[in-house]
Amino acid sequence: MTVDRQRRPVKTAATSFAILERLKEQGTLGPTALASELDLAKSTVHRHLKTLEQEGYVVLDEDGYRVGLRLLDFGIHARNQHNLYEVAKPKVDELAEQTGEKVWCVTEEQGRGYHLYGAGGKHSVRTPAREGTRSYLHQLAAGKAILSAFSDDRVDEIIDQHGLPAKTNATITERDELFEQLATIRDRGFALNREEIVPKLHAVGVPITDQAGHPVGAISLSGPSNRLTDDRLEDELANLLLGAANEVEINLSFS
Amino acid sequence: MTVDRQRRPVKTAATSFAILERLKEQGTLGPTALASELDLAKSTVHRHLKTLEQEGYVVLDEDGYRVGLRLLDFGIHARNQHNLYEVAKPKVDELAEQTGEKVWCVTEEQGRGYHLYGAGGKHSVRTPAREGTRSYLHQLAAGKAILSAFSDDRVDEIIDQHGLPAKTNATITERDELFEQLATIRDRGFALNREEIVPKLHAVGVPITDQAGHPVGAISLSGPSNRLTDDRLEDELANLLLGAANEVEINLSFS
DNA sequence: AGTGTTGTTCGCACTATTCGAACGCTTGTT
DNA sequence: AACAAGCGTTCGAATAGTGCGAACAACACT
Repeated sequence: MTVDRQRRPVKTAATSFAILERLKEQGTLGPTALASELDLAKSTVHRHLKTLEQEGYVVLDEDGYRVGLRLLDFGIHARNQHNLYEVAKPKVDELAEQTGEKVWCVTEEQGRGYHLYGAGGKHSVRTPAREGTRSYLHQLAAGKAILSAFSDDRVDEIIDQHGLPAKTNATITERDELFEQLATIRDRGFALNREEIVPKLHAVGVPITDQAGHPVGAISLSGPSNRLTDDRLEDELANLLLGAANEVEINLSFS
Repeated sequence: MTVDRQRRPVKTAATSFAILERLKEQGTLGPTALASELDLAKSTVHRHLKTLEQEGYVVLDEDGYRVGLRLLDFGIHARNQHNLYEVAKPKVDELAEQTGEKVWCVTEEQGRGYHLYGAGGKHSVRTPAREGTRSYLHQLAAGKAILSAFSDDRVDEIIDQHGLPAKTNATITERDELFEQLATIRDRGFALNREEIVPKLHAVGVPITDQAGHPVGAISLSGPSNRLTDDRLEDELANLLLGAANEVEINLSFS
């Protein structure tokens, strides 16, 4: 479960991926810019880029190198491995249509949350999340819902490994505080998020578990705090999501 | 444009990607199985896997290692770089709904075709193509449509680099034959595919170009040969796609 | 024309990777 | 119950491969 720090990592592979990561963050870059950002000789970066280009992992256009579509193949494959994606997708679409807000399906890998699929209703807001986005579980409504379905030991492991970094001043940063919230979530069945990741953004999340009760993911609904008041979240919307999650769980058990 | 073979590739990075590629193809594997397939020492493979695991590019579960969701982030990013995706998506959905068949949006990188987005209508057939799939352009209706919008020199370059490998016995394998077809495609505005990639599968494809006339991709519609007769393809469906492509081109020019 | 970029190639020193052997561990067999 | 065979994992040693830096060519902008 826990990924322990290894003694002898393959540094060369790590730098190739560091280059890809930078290209993803910054868009299109040249060897010189990359070299100075990564503290490498530009000849080294150049050699890596050419190797990556050969296989289509990066592409060279007139402005420089960018991430290539070859990686889409890997990403889609990784997503299809989780059959939560296929099962939850129609429900997410339905919820987005029905409520008009942004709805996400999130899953967990190695103690981090990944946004599998999202659908935006009529007046859904723009958030930094996109498909594929990796987040800290304690910063998400869906993430806290997932954590609530884990054992306390597993939650401790995850905190030990990733910490509780803050995003806004409402983010949970204390272990005790998190466990308190998880207790309420287990009790009520849903998690709330009030500006803990983006100011003025509220959300509800409910866990999706397998027959053994282990979490396979969560679905969440988010929107502006003025529209998503505590009353609406705890009553109307939480129940809506709980019903949807239940359906997804049933469908998951036959796939 | 053309990716020329480099003298000194970064071998270590290449093996890391070879491992990922194998994991994608075979699903879940252990170090021993991977080592024998790639002709490497299992200790070497193990070290690569642990490095990849550390960053979330692969994940270890009870059956072995699999491709991790971290790569979804890269893939989605690569797709979003092509604004064809965002613009063509609603049109593809609409065509799928309207015709009931499978509709794809395809783009080109380094002389290969990538399936950006696909939507299946009511009675659409299952094909090997998924989102992210990389194909040879000459094997696809959409691919031939893209080639028809390139200059002859560029098409020659692409053939030199990737060849004309066959998939079925109807696949185009001769340079002259391809150029003949491209002439007709340029003339009529659409490309046909009759069992050239999958037996009993027919398709139509039309190119999408920018203001300068350079191809940015194509959309295609495919289905079983008995339903997609030559008459229907050349008349009804080709016109439908041409209209859609035209709309996409206009929307692209304002994005 | 000249100066400052950038992307690219190549030889050399040395770091980092590869291999193989050996370890503990589980699975299945006699 | 004991043993064998398979797996994943760790570690040292040899050498193969990487990273650096200097030098070159191709542009762009004075």
